[in-house]
Amino acid sequence: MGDQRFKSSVEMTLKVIGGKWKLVILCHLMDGVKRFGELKRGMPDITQKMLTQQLRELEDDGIIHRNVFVQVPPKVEYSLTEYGRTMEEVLHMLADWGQKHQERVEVLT
Amino acid sequence: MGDQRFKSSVEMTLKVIGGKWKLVILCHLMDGVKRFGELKRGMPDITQKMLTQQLRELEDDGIIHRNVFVQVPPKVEYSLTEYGRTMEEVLHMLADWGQKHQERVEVLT
DNA sequence: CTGAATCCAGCAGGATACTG
DNA sequence: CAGTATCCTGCTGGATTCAG
Repeated sequence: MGDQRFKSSVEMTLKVIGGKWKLVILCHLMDGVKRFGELKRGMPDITQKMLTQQLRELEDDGIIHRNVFVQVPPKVEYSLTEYGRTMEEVLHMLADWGQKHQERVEVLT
Repeated sequence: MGDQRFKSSVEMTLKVIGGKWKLVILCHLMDGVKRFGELKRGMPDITQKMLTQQLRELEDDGIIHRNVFVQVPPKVEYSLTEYGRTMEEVLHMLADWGQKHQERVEVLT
């Protein structure tokens, strides 16, 4: 398990989803197509800049799709690509572990 | 899935394993008990400071156990706690996804 | 051998203002 | 509405030195 192949695979994943907001964004998009403003409202603490930036990176990695409607006012929809949906089980596992960890922390204090 | 509980669970997990070296360290410890020097040799790019720091954080989160042998020269062994071993399946899933992603990237270029 | 203590650089990320 | 464009801050992480 400590072999190079395994380690770099794990690091690879973290590079894709390791951004401060990436996972949270993915959580939202798992629920379906979302407009920029919807995402922003769902994450009050993220700045516009960061949201845009992280969305771009996810797009570059092929995780999400960006659909621009050429109209006024502008409208941009974000959705998971088929590939992006392969993150779903990963996300669930991370959430499961995190929840158990949360409970554990609460018990210990 | 975009609900608050789910999101914060995911974030919780990332806080525990999101450090730059945490996952790599865990990979090594999955193989069994390791001394500080062994870990260092297995990760030539990490600095002493970072290794110590990240090990402390993992220890504080109850993921790993630190066993100090009071002797000269010093000897310190690190191992996963039982709790830490619950990260194993998470790690495997991250590695699986990362490997597939790696292959995908190679195909696309 | 393991690790504490400094000092420091780089960059991720935040605040704000402006635009098609 | 959905972005750019700046500017700036803070913290993560790196280099180096000292210590038990």
